[in-house]
Amino acid sequence: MTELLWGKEPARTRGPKPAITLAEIAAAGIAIADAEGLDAVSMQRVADDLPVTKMALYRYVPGKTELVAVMSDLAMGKPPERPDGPWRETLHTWAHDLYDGFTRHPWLLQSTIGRRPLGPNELTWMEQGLAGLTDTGLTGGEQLDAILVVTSHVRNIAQQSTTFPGHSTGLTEEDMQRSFAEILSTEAARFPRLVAAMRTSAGSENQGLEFGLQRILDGLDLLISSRVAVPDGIETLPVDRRR
Amino acid sequence: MTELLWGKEPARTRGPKPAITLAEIAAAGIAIADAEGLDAVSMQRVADDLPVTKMALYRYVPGKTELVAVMSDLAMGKPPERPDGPWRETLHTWAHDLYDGFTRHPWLLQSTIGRRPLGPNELTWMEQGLAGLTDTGLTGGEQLDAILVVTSHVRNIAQQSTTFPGHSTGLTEEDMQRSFAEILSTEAARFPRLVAAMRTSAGSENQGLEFGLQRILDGLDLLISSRVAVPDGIETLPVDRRR
DNA sequence: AGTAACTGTGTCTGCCGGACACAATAATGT
DNA sequence: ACATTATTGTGTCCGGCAGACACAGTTACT
Repeated sequence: MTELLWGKEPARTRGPKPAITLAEIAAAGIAIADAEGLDAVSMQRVADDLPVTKMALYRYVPGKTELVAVMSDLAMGKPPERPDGPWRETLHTWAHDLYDGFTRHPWLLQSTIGRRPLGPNELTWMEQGLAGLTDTGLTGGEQLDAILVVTSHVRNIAQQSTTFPGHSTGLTEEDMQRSFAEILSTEAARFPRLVAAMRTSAGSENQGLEFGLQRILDGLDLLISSRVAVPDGIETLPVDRRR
Repeated sequence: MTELLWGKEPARTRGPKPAITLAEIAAAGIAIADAEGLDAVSMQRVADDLPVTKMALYRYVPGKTELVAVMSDLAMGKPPERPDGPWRETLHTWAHDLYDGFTRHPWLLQSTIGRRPLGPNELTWMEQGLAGLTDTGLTGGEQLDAILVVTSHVRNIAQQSTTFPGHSTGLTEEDMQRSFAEILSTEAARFPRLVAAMRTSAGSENQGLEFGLQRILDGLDLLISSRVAVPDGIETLPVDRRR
């Protein structure tokens, strides 16, 4: 698994030359996932797009799980190079770059959940995210937690605006909207604040990414300011804002 | 679908009495998902735990998608009743309640992604979350975005600490940790900040929930303060902290 | 030339979701 | 009381899925 993700060469010896490469398999899988969703990616379907049979794929990949892992790390790609700048701006564009990646390959939201082996590209994203925070006075753990909370937010915003093909209910987007509106009106008494909030927010959709991002960055700013504001040699406790 | 989620009675007429109920089916499914993961929930497996055959389930549920939706809303349950209090405290405990729910039924993290029809319990959670924010001066859209960002954070923290049974790679948790440490040491040159951050954060695991939560609440606090600080009748623009 | 390692193929199994025809059941109309 | 009719549960069947395995062909090393 780890070897696959990190592209260790199998060091060819004897036997026939492989007809394809792991990269080609992954590329075929990515193309299918992009076009038809992750559920459309089956070993058979991938093999159909390559000059081999289904079972030949198992010479390159132990199982489907691993194939998807390789696909995921590859599709994620390297983060774009960005010039240095103030941490807030850096993290802000980093978040947007991440968001772009997830909208380019929405199935990544399905394939990269839970504990899993991390590939080189995913680690590079983390490294890049940490880069902006090195001079902020945050501890290592805090830096990790910081990019984690940003990642979480970006992921879920991207998720929210995505309808995954595959486990569709047969309902169109329209149908869902309508039945939701219907429920909300018939059950309005049970959800007064929800109804009110949705009424006043109608029309101003898709602000979620920036709103949450700004709140998170504001929160980080507060913590960072309290850290760097401490002159050398003077010990103070940061303001405890919990509760 | 909507009817199922909202428990509309099918209004019995003629024909044999149903041997089971939708609630029983959902309960069986939840039990399986809790014990063996969402992937272990198949129509056959659910029917095995009930006095009917697999195909009988389709008299109660149009398909597996809908079954999982019903299971999810039911497993989510109603949010615990909490006394009123300051918005920050309210939202804080709300987030922890949500976290508890996700750790009780980790498969909810898999089954409740993307756009989907929302059930009564899920809406009640939203309503409850909004309840704490009504007197904060935030607009409806901002309130929704606020609870969304909190939810996102809670979800991804819960996700992070969960290993989903089902698409396991055969690796134990230990193996994964070890191979990760190995990679990180051999490739340390490529990920200097990551290595540094992980070294200094070793031991202080599982702080992610509180850390991110406090940052988010701090950020919200800043926005809310800027709103309520505006005396009646005086128009001011909130400080633009973007970038 | 012989052997050993490696690749691709075809066949097979067990699982999945779901379509469909059919018999049993229970309320309704006469 | 009896026929009608809607509804329930069952058994069978289909296509698709991941993967195990034996086997034949291919290549490099001895």
